[in-house]
Amino acid sequence: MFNRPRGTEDILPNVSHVWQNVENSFHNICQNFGYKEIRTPLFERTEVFLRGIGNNADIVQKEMYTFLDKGQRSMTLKPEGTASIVRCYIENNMQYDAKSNKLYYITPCYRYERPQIGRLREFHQFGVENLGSEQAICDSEVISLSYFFLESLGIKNLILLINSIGCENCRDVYKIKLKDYFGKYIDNLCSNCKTRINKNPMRILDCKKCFENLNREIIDNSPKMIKNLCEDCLFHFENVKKNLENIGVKYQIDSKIVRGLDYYTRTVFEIICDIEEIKFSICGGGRYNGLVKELGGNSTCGMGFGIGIERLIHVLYKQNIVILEEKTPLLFVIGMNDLEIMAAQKVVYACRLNGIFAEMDLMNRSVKVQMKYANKIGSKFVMVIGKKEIESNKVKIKNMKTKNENEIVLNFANIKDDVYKILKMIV
RNA sequence: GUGGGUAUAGCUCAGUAGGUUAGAGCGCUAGAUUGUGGCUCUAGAGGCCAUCGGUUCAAUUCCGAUUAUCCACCCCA
Repeated sequence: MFNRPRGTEDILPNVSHVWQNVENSFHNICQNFGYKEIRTPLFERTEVFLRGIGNNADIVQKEMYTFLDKGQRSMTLKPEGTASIVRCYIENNMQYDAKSNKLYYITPCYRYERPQIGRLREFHQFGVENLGSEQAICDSEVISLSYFFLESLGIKNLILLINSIGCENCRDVYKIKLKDYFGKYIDNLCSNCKTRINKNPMRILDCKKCFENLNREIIDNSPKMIKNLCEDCLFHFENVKKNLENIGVKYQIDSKIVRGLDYYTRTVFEIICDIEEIKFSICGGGRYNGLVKELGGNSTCGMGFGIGIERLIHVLYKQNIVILEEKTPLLFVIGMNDLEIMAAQKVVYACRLNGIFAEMDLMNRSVKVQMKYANKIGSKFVMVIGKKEIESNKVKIKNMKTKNENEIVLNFANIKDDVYKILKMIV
Protein backbone atom coordinates (compact mmCIF):
# COMPACT_ATOMS: atom_id res chain seq x y z
CA MET A 1 0.00 0.00 0.00
CA PHE A 2 1.17 3.48 -0.74
CA ASN A 3 0.71 6.61 1.32
CA ARG A 4 0.19 9.99 -0.22
CA PRO A 5 3.37 12.06 -0.22
CA ARG A 6 4.10 13.89 3.01
CA GLY A 7 2.38 17.23 3.25
CA THR A 8 -0.24 16.49 0.62
CA GLU A 9 -3.95 15.96 1.06
CA ASP A 10 -6.53 13.88 -0.72
CA ILE A 11 -9.66 15.90 -1.20
CA LEU A 12 -12.34 13.28 -0.72
CA PRO A 13 -15.85 13.33 -2.20
CA ASN A 14 -17.40 14.31 1.13
CA VAL A 15 -15.52 17.62 1.18
CA SER A 16 -15.01 18.40 -2.48
CA HIS A 17 -18.30 20.31 -2.58
CA VAL A 18 -16.87 22.74 -0.02
CA TRP A 19 -13.92 23.39 -2.32
CA GLN A 20 -16.17 23.82 -5.31
CA ASN A 21 -18.35 26.26 -3.48
CA VAL A 22 -15.51 28.33 -2.11
CA GLU A 23 -13.97 28.42 -5.57
CA ASN A 24 -17.25 29.49 -7.13
CA SER A 25 -17.58 32.31 -4.61
CA PHE A 26 -14.12 33.47 -5.50
CA HIS A 27 -14.83 33.35 -9.24
CA ASN A 28 -17.98 35.36 -8.67
CA ILE A 29 -16.56 38.12 -6.55
CA CYS A 30 -13.50 38.52 -8.76
CA GLN A 31 -15.68 38.83 -11.80
CA ASN A 32 -17.86 41.41 -10.07
CA PHE A 33 -14.70 43.38 -9.35
CA GLY A 34 -13.67 43.12 -13.00
CA TYR A 35 -10.86 40.60 -12.62
CA LYS A 36 -10.26 37.90 -15.17
CA GLU A 37 -8.84 34.48 -14.53
CA ILE A 38 -5.33 33.68 -15.63
CA ARG A 39 -3.74 30.24 -15.67
CA THR A 40 -0.03 29.73 -15.84
CA PRO A 41 2.08 26.54 -15.81
CA LEU A 42 2.62 24.62 -12.63
CA PHE A 43 6.38 24.93 -13.08
CA GLU A 44 8.65 27.66 -14.37
CA ARG A 45 12.30 28.14 -15.07
CA THR A 46 13.88 28.34 -11.63
CA GLU A 47 15.25 31.74 -12.52
CA VAL A 48 11.74 33.21 -12.47
CA PHE A 49 11.46 32.57 -8.76
CA LEU A 50 15.07 33.35 -7.94
CA ARG A 51 14.66 36.79 -9.45
CA GLY A 52 11.02 37.26 -8.54
CA ILE A 53 10.92 36.21 -4.93
CA GLY A 54 14.47 37.16 -4.11
CA ASN A 55 17.54 35.09 -3.39
CA ASN A 56 17.61 35.48 0.34
CA ALA A 57 13.98 34.62 1.03
CA ASP A 58 13.61 31.37 2.96
CA ILE A 59 11.25 30.06 0.33
CA VAL A 60 13.94 30.27 -2.29
CA GLN A 61 16.81 29.16 -0.13
CA LYS A 62 15.37 26.00 1.29
CA GLU A 63 11.80 25.31 0.29
CA MET A 64 11.58 25.07 -3.47
CA TYR A 65 10.82 21.92 -5.41
CA THR A 66 13.57 22.33 -7.97
CA PHE A 67 14.58 19.68 -10.50
CA LEU A 68 16.45 19.32 -13.76
CA ASP A 69 14.32 18.33 -16.73
CA LYS A 70 15.61 15.94 -19.36
CA GLY A 71 17.17 18.84 -21.21
CA GLN A 72 19.16 19.73 -18.08
CA ARG A 73 17.14 22.91 -17.53
CA SER A 74 16.47 23.85 -13.94
CA MET A 75 12.73 23.96 -13.27
CA THR A 76 10.79 24.73 -10.10
CA LEU A 77 7.23 23.98 -9.06
CA LYS A 78 5.44 27.24 -8.24
CA PRO A 79 6.05 28.13 -4.60
CA GLU A 80 3.62 31.07 -4.93
CA GLY A 81 1.48 32.66 -7.58
CA THR A 82 2.77 36.12 -8.32
CA ALA A 83 6.14 35.59 -9.98
CA SER A 84 4.82 33.28 -12.64
CA ILE A 85 1.93 35.59 -13.45
CA VAL A 86 4.26 38.52 -13.83
CA ARG A 87 6.42 36.41 -16.15
CA CYS A 88 3.31 35.63 -18.20
CA TYR A 89 2.26 39.27 -18.20
CA ILE A 90 5.59 40.34 -19.60
CA GLU A 91 5.93 37.51 -22.09
CA ASN A 92 2.50 38.16 -23.58
CA ASN A 93 2.95 41.93 -23.71
CA MET A 94 -0.08 42.38 -21.55
CA GLN A 95 1.05 45.83 -20.46
CA TYR A 96 -0.06 47.06 -23.87
CA ASP A 97 -3.58 45.78 -23.39
CA ALA A 98 -5.54 48.07 -21.11
CA LYS A 99 -8.17 45.38 -20.60
CA SER A 100 -5.94 42.72 -19.15
CA ASN A 101 -4.33 44.19 -16.10
CA LYS A 102 -6.78 42.86 -13.53
CA LEU A 103 -6.05 39.21 -12.99
CA TYR A 104 -6.97 36.42 -10.61
CA TYR A 105 -5.89 32.82 -10.25
CA ILE A 106 -6.50 29.61 -8.39
CA THR A 107 -3.45 27.41 -8.28
CA PRO A 108 -1.65 24.71 -6.36
CA CYS A 109 1.69 25.75 -4.87
CA TYR A 110 4.59 23.70 -3.61
CA ARG A 111 6.98 24.30 -0.77
CA TYR A 112 9.20 21.73 0.85
CA GLU A 113 8.42 22.27 4.52
CA ARG A 114 7.60 20.26 7.62
CA PRO A 115 3.81 20.08 7.61
CA GLN A 116 1.62 21.30 10.45
CA ILE A 117 -1.80 22.94 10.79
CA GLY A 118 -2.41 25.18 7.82
CA ARG A 119 0.90 24.31 6.26
CA LEU A 120 1.31 21.72 3.56
CA ARG A 121 3.86 20.88 0.90
CA GLU A 122 1.18 21.04 -1.74
CA PHE A 123 -1.33 23.75 -0.97
CA HIS A 124 -3.75 25.87 -2.95
CA GLN A 125 -4.01 29.57 -3.33
CA PHE A 126 -6.53 32.07 -4.54
CA GLY A 127 -4.93 35.28 -5.62
CA VAL A 128 -5.40 38.55 -7.38
CA GLU A 129 -2.84 40.67 -9.22
CA ASN A 130 -3.55 44.17 -10.39
CA LEU A 131 -0.85 45.43 -12.71
CA GLY A 132 -0.19 48.90 -14.00
CA SER A 133 -1.76 51.20 -11.43
CA GLU A 134 0.23 52.89 -8.74
CA GLN A 135 -2.78 54.66 -7.30
CA ALA A 136 -3.88 54.15 -3.73
CA ILE A 137 -7.38 53.42 -4.96
CA CYS A 138 -5.96 50.32 -6.60
CA ASP A 139 -4.46 49.17 -3.30
CA SER A 140 -7.80 49.61 -1.61
CA GLU A 141 -9.58 47.66 -4.34
CA VAL A 142 -7.26 44.69 -4.02
CA ILE A 143 -7.35 44.73 -0.23
CA SER A 144 -11.09 45.11 -0.07
CA LEU A 145 -11.66 42.34 -2.59
CA SER A 146 -9.89 39.86 -0.35
CA TYR A 147 -11.64 41.21 2.71
CA PHE A 148 -15.13 41.17 1.25
CA PHE A 149 -14.57 37.72 -0.17
CA LEU A 150 -13.69 36.29 3.25
CA GLU A 151 -16.53 38.19 4.84
CA SER A 152 -19.01 36.94 2.25
CA LEU A 153 -18.20 33.35 3.22
CA GLY A 154 -19.42 34.16 6.71
CA ILE A 155 -16.06 34.09 8.47
CA LYS A 156 -16.15 35.82 11.81
CA ASN A 157 -13.45 37.69 13.74
CA LEU A 158 -11.59 38.86 10.68
CA ILE A 159 -8.92 41.44 11.29
CA LEU A 160 -7.28 43.36 8.48
CA LEU A 161 -3.79 44.56 9.29
CA ILE A 162 -2.08 47.08 7.04
CA ASN A 163 1.28 48.73 6.99
CA SER A 164 3.60 50.50 4.60
CA ILE A 165 7.17 49.36 4.14
CA GLY A 166 8.08 52.33 1.98
CA CYS A 167 9.92 52.46 -1.30
CA GLU A 168 13.53 51.63 -2.03
CA ASN A 169 14.57 55.15 -1.07
CA CYS A 170 12.97 55.68 2.28
CA ARG A 171 13.28 52.06 3.27
CA ASP A 172 17.05 52.06 2.99
CA VAL A 173 17.27 55.12 5.19
CA TYR A 174 14.92 53.48 7.66
CA LYS A 175 16.89 50.23 7.67
CA ILE A 176 20.00 52.08 8.73
CA LYS A 177 18.08 53.71 11.56
CA LEU A 178 16.73 50.35 12.61
CA LYS A 179 20.14 48.76 12.46
CA ASP A 180 21.54 51.44 14.71
CA TYR A 181 18.65 51.03 17.11
CA PHE A 182 18.80 47.25 17.42
CA GLY A 183 22.59 47.37 17.40
CA LYS A 184 22.33 48.69 20.93
CA TYR A 185 20.43 45.58 22.01
CA ILE A 186 22.26 43.05 19.89
CA ASP A 187 23.00 40.77 22.83
CA ASN A 188 19.28 40.35 23.47
CA LEU A 189 18.43 39.33 19.92
CA CYS A 190 17.89 35.71 18.97
CA SER A 191 20.58 34.02 16.92
CA ASN A 192 18.57 34.42 13.72
CA CYS A 193 18.11 38.10 14.21
CA LYS A 194 21.78 38.66 14.97
CA THR A 195 22.50 37.82 11.35
CA ARG A 196 19.31 39.43 10.11
CA ILE A 197 20.29 42.77 11.49
CA ASN A 198 22.65 43.38 8.60
CA LYS A 199 20.70 41.84 5.75
CA ASN A 200 17.13 42.64 6.65
CA PRO A 201 16.67 44.31 10.02
CA MET A 202 12.95 44.78 9.39
CA ARG A 203 12.36 41.11 9.95
CA ILE A 204 13.34 41.54 13.60
CA LEU A 205 10.05 43.35 14.06
CA ASP A 206 8.29 40.22 12.88
CA CYS A 207 10.29 37.80 15.05
CA LYS A 208 8.16 36.17 17.71
CA LYS A 209 11.15 34.86 19.59
CA CYS A 210 12.63 38.30 20.04
CA PHE A 211 9.22 39.71 20.81
CA GLU A 212 8.96 37.33 23.74
CA ASN A 213 12.54 37.28 24.95
CA LEU A 214 13.47 40.85 24.33
CA ASN A 215 11.96 43.48 26.44
CA ARG A 216 8.72 44.03 24.61
CA GLU A 217 9.23 47.77 24.89
CA ILE A 218 12.41 47.54 22.91
CA ILE A 219 10.44 46.40 19.89
CA ASP A 220 7.51 48.67 20.63
CA ASN A 221 9.79 51.67 20.92
CA SER A 222 11.82 50.88 17.81
CA PRO A 223 11.62 53.36 14.94
CA LYS A 224 8.49 52.83 12.88
CA MET A 225 8.53 52.64 9.10
CA ILE A 226 5.35 54.68 8.80
CA LYS A 227 7.01 57.47 10.76
CA ASN A 228 9.95 57.36 8.35
CA LEU A 229 8.17 57.21 5.02
CA CYS A 230 9.20 59.66 2.34
CA GLU A 231 6.67 62.23 1.28
CA ASP A 232 5.32 60.23 -1.66
CA CYS A 233 5.00 57.02 0.32
CA LEU A 234 3.29 58.76 3.17
CA PHE A 235 0.83 60.42 0.80
CA HIS A 236 0.14 57.04 -0.77
CA PHE A 237 -0.42 55.32 2.56
CA GLU A 238 -2.74 58.07 3.78
CA ASN A 239 -4.79 57.70 0.63
CA VAL A 240 -5.02 53.94 0.99
CA LYS A 241 -6.44 54.41 4.47
CA LYS A 242 -8.88 57.06 3.25
CA ASN A 243 -10.04 54.83 0.43
CA LEU A 244 -10.57 51.86 2.70
CA GLU A 245 -12.60 54.00 5.05
CA ASN A 246 -14.63 55.26 2.14
CA ILE A 247 -15.82 51.75 1.26
CA GLY A 248 -16.33 50.72 4.85
CA VAL A 249 -13.38 48.39 5.32
CA LYS A 250 -12.09 48.42 8.87
CA TYR A 251 -8.36 48.04 9.32
CA GLN A 252 -5.68 48.17 11.96
CA ILE A 253 -2.22 49.53 11.37
CA ASP A 254 0.39 47.03 12.41
CA SER A 255 3.99 48.06 12.03
CA LYS A 256 5.10 44.48 12.57
CA ILE A 257 3.71 43.39 9.21
CA VAL A 258 6.74 43.38 6.96
CA ARG A 259 6.19 40.35 4.65
CA GLY A 260 8.83 37.81 3.82
CA LEU A 261 9.03 38.14 0.08
CA ASP A 262 11.53 40.62 -1.22
CA TYR A 263 9.37 42.14 -3.92
CA TYR A 264 6.99 44.08 -1.73
CA THR A 265 7.01 47.89 -1.62
CA ARG A 266 4.79 50.41 0.10
CA THR A 267 1.45 48.86 1.10
CA VAL A 268 1.53 45.44 2.74
CA PHE A 269 -1.38 43.75 4.42
CA GLU A 270 -2.51 40.60 6.09
CA ILE A 271 -5.89 39.27 7.11
CA ILE A 272 -5.96 37.18 10.23
CA CYS A 273 -8.71 35.34 11.96
CA ASP A 274 -9.10 34.46 15.61
CA ILE A 275 -9.85 30.84 16.18
CA GLU A 276 -9.67 29.51 19.69
CA GLU A 277 -7.57 32.49 20.68
CA ILE A 278 -4.96 31.70 18.07
CA LYS A 279 -4.38 34.26 15.38
CA PHE A 280 -4.51 32.44 12.11
CA SER A 281 -3.27 34.19 9.01
CA ILE A 282 -5.27 33.38 5.89
CA CYS A 283 -4.45 36.16 3.49
CA GLY A 284 -1.34 38.15 2.75
CA GLY A 285 -0.38 40.59 0.08
CA GLY A 286 0.85 43.97 -0.89
CA ARG A 287 2.29 46.22 -3.52
CA TYR A 288 5.27 45.21 -5.62
CA ASN A 289 6.39 48.09 -7.75
CA GLY A 290 9.75 46.66 -8.74
CA LEU A 291 8.85 43.12 -9.66
CA VAL A 292 7.89 43.52 -13.31
CA LYS A 293 11.13 45.29 -14.04
CA GLU A 294 13.10 42.76 -12.06
CA LEU A 295 11.71 40.02 -14.29
CA GLY A 296 12.65 41.90 -17.42
CA GLY A 297 9.55 43.93 -18.26
CA ASN A 298 8.98 47.63 -18.50
CA SER A 299 8.79 49.34 -15.18
CA THR A 300 5.24 48.50 -14.10
CA CYS A 301 3.80 48.48 -10.64
CA GLY A 302 1.55 45.85 -9.18
CA MET A 303 -0.59 45.01 -6.23
CA GLY A 304 -1.87 41.60 -5.19
CA PHE A 305 -2.68 39.07 -2.51
CA GLY A 306 -2.78 35.36 -1.91
CA ILE A 307 -5.28 33.41 0.17
CA GLY A 308 -4.45 29.90 1.37
CA ILE A 309 -7.44 27.74 0.51
CA GLU A 310 -6.65 24.97 3.00
CA ARG A 311 -6.31 27.55 5.74
CA LEU A 312 -9.52 29.18 4.68
CA ILE A 313 -11.40 25.89 4.75
CA HIS A 314 -9.81 25.09 8.11
CA VAL A 315 -11.28 28.31 9.46
CA LEU A 316 -14.69 27.51 7.98
CA TYR A 317 -14.72 24.18 9.79
CA LYS A 318 -13.46 25.67 13.04
CA GLN A 319 -16.19 28.29 12.92
CA ASN A 320 -18.83 25.72 11.97
CA ILE A 321 -19.69 27.56 8.82
CA VAL A 322 -21.78 25.44 6.51
CA ILE A 323 -20.90 26.61 3.07
CA LEU A 324 -23.15 24.39 1.08
CA GLU A 325 -25.07 21.26 1.80
CA GLU A 326 -24.08 18.42 -0.43
CA LYS A 327 -26.35 18.10 -3.41
CA THR A 328 -28.80 15.28 -2.88
CA PRO A 329 -30.97 13.51 -5.45
CA LEU A 330 -34.42 14.82 -6.10
CA LEU A 331 -35.76 11.46 -7.21
CA PHE A 332 -34.76 7.88 -6.53
CA VAL A 333 -36.42 5.27 -8.71
CA ILE A 334 -36.71 1.74 -7.39
CA GLY A 335 -37.13 -1.08 -9.87
CA MET A 336 -38.11 -4.50 -8.55
CA ASN A 337 -37.26 -7.03 -11.21
CA ASP A 338 -35.41 -7.08 -14.48
CA LEU A 339 -38.23 -5.64 -16.53
CA GLU A 340 -39.10 -3.00 -13.97
CA ILE A 341 -35.47 -2.06 -13.50
CA MET A 342 -35.31 -1.29 -17.20
CA ALA A 343 -38.37 0.95 -16.83
CA ALA A 344 -36.80 2.60 -13.76
CA GLN A 345 -33.66 3.23 -15.76
CA LYS A 346 -35.68 4.98 -18.46
CA VAL A 347 -37.36 7.21 -15.91
CA VAL A 348 -34.05 8.07 -14.25
CA TYR A 349 -32.39 8.95 -17.54
CA ALA A 350 -35.35 11.00 -18.69
CA CYS A 351 -35.06 13.04 -15.51
CA ARG A 352 -31.29 13.37 -15.71
CA LEU A 353 -31.41 14.61 -19.25
CA ASN A 354 -33.94 17.21 -18.14
CA GLY A 355 -31.55 18.60 -15.58
CA ILE A 356 -32.79 16.66 -12.57
CA PHE A 357 -30.52 14.83 -10.14
CA ALA A 358 -32.03 11.34 -10.22
CA GLU A 359 -30.60 8.11 -8.88
CA MET A 360 -31.24 4.39 -8.95
CA ASP A 361 -29.74 1.24 -7.53
CA LEU A 362 -26.88 -0.42 -9.38
CA MET A 363 -26.28 -3.25 -6.96
CA ASN A 364 -29.38 -5.42 -7.35
CA ARG A 365 -30.63 -4.61 -3.88
CA SER A 366 -34.03 -5.47 -2.46
CA VAL A 367 -36.81 -2.90 -2.38
CA LYS A 368 -36.34 -2.39 1.32
CA VAL A 369 -32.63 -1.88 1.05
CA GLN A 370 -33.06 0.44 -1.91
CA MET A 371 -35.48 2.44 0.17
CA LYS A 372 -32.97 2.62 2.98
CA TYR A 373 -30.29 3.65 0.55
CA ALA A 374 -32.51 6.34 -1.01
CA ASN A 375 -33.08 7.69 2.47
CA LYS A 376 -29.40 7.59 3.33
CA ILE A 377 -28.31 9.54 0.30
CA GLY A 378 -31.00 12.09 1.04
CA SER A 379 -33.28 11.64 -1.94
CA LYS A 380 -36.30 13.92 -1.66
CA PHE A 381 -38.72 11.72 -3.61
CA VAL A 382 -38.90 8.01 -4.31
CA MET A 383 -40.77 6.16 -7.03
CA VAL A 384 -41.27 2.39 -6.90
CA ILE A 385 -41.83 0.53 -10.13
CA GLY A 386 -43.14 -3.04 -9.93
CA LYS A 387 -45.42 -5.29 -11.92
CA LYS A 388 -48.50 -3.46 -10.72
CA GLU A 389 -47.23 -0.11 -11.92
CA ILE A 390 -46.17 -1.38 -15.33
CA GLU A 391 -49.53 -3.03 -15.89
CA SER A 392 -51.66 -0.12 -14.71
CA ASN A 393 -49.38 2.65 -16.00
CA LYS A 394 -49.81 4.29 -12.63
CA VAL A 395 -46.98 5.09 -10.23
CA LYS A 396 -46.79 6.66 -6.84
CA ILE A 397 -44.23 9.31 -6.01
CA LYS A 398 -43.43 9.40 -2.34
CA ASN A 399 -42.27 12.51 -0.57
CA MET A 400 -39.69 11.16 1.87
CA LYS A 401 -40.11 13.95 4.34
CA THR A 402 -43.92 14.09 4.58
CA LYS A 403 -44.47 10.42 3.60
CA ASN A 404 -47.22 11.61 1.27
CA GLU A 405 -47.70 9.61 -1.88
CA ASN A 406 -49.17 11.00 -5.08
CA GLU A 407 -50.22 8.91 -7.99
CA ILE A 408 -49.58 9.86 -11.59
CA VAL A 409 -50.31 8.18 -14.88
CA LEU A 410 -47.22 7.33 -16.89
CA ASN A 411 -46.85 5.72 -20.26
CA PHE A 412 -43.76 3.60 -19.69
CA ALA A 413 -43.51 2.83 -23.38
CA ASN A 414 -42.86 6.44 -24.14
CA ILE A 415 -41.56 7.95 -20.96
CA LYS A 416 -39.86 10.90 -22.58
CA ASP A 417 -43.20 12.49 -23.40
CA ASP A 418 -44.40 12.01 -19.85
CA VAL A 419 -41.41 13.31 -17.93
CA TYR A 420 -43.07 16.66 -17.44
CA LYS A 421 -45.64 14.93 -15.21
CA ILE A 422 -42.86 13.75 -12.92
CA LEU A 423 -41.08 17.07 -12.95
CA LYS A 424 -44.32 18.83 -12.08
CA MET A 425 -44.62 16.74 -8.95
CA ILE A 426 -41.08 16.99 -7.66
CA VAL A 427 -39.66 20.30 -8.72
C1' G B 1 16.72 22.65 9.62
C1' U B 2 15.35 22.28 15.48
C1' G B 3 12.16 20.27 19.42
C1' G B 4 7.94 17.26 21.35
C1' G B 5 3.79 13.67 20.82
C1' U B 6 1.39 9.43 18.46
C1' A B 7 1.01 4.48 15.70
C1' U B 8 -4.63 -1.35 18.03
C1' A B 9 -11.14 -2.71 13.05
C1' G B 10 -13.22 1.61 7.43
C1' C B 11 -13.49 6.00 11.42
C1' U B 12 -12.92 7.75 16.81
C1' C B 13 -10.57 5.42 20.65
C1' A B 14 -10.32 1.66 25.07
C1' G B 15 -7.08 -2.32 26.70
C1' U B 16 -3.46 -6.00 28.36
C1' A B 17 1.37 -3.50 36.03
C1' G B 18 4.17 -9.34 29.58
C1' G B 19 0.39 -15.22 29.50
C1' U B 20 -4.12 -19.08 25.66
C1' U B 21 -10.30 -16.94 21.61
C1' A B 22 -7.93 -8.34 21.36
C1' G B 23 -12.72 -4.79 22.89
C1' A B 24 -16.48 -0.50 22.57
C1' G B 25 -19.10 3.30 19.90
C1' C B 26 -19.99 4.82 15.00
C1' G B 27 -19.98 2.95 10.03
C1' C B 28 -20.69 -1.36 6.74
C1' U B 29 -23.62 -6.10 5.35
C1' A B 30 -27.90 -9.08 6.31
C1' G B 31 -32.49 -10.26 8.90
C1' A B 32 -37.18 -9.06 12.28
C1' U B 33 -43.85 -13.26 7.42
C1' U B 34 -43.34 -12.70 1.38
C1' G B 35 -43.47 -4.69 -2.61
C1' U B 36 -41.48 0.75 1.19
C1' G B 37 -36.81 4.56 4.60
C1' G B 38 -35.54 7.27 9.38
C1' C B 39 -36.35 4.53 15.49
C1' U B 40 -35.60 -0.20 17.84
C1' C B 41 -33.87 -5.31 18.20
C1' U B 42 -30.77 -9.49 16.36
C1' A B 43 -26.78 -11.48 13.74
C1' G B 44 -22.42 -11.06 10.59
C1' A B 45 -18.02 -9.40 8.11
C1' G B 46 -13.75 -6.71 9.32
C1' G B 47 -7.15 -6.65 13.17
C1' C B 48 0.16 -10.28 11.52
C1' C B 49 -2.11 -4.43 17.68
C1' A B 50 3.03 0.25 11.66
C1' U B 51 7.88 -2.39 10.23
C1' C B 52 12.49 -4.61 11.72
C1' G B 53 15.51 -6.04 15.71
C1' G B 54 16.55 -6.78 21.21
C1' U B 55 15.25 -8.51 26.41
C1' U B 56 12.16 -12.89 28.05
C1' C B 57 10.00 -19.63 28.69
C1' A B 58 6.45 -16.02 26.54
C1' A B 59 5.99 -9.23 23.56
C1' U B 60 0.38 -5.93 20.73
C1' U B 61 2.28 -4.57 25.86
C1' C B 62 9.16 -3.39 27.99
C1' C B 63 13.75 -1.43 25.18
C1' G B 64 16.09 0.24 20.45
C1' A B 65 16.05 1.53 15.36
C1' U B 66 13.22 2.59 11.00
C1' U B 67 8.98 4.43 8.64
C1' A B 68 4.56 7.09 8.74
C1' U B 69 1.77 10.78 10.96
C1' C B 70 0.42 15.04 14.19
C1' C B 71 1.95 19.49 16.80
C1' A B 72 5.26 23.64 17.87
C1' C B 73 9.59 26.62 16.29
C1' C B 74 11.76 28.63 11.76
C1' C B 75 9.11 30.53 7.60
C1' C B 76 4.68 31.53 5.23
C1' A B 77 -0.86 31.14 2.33
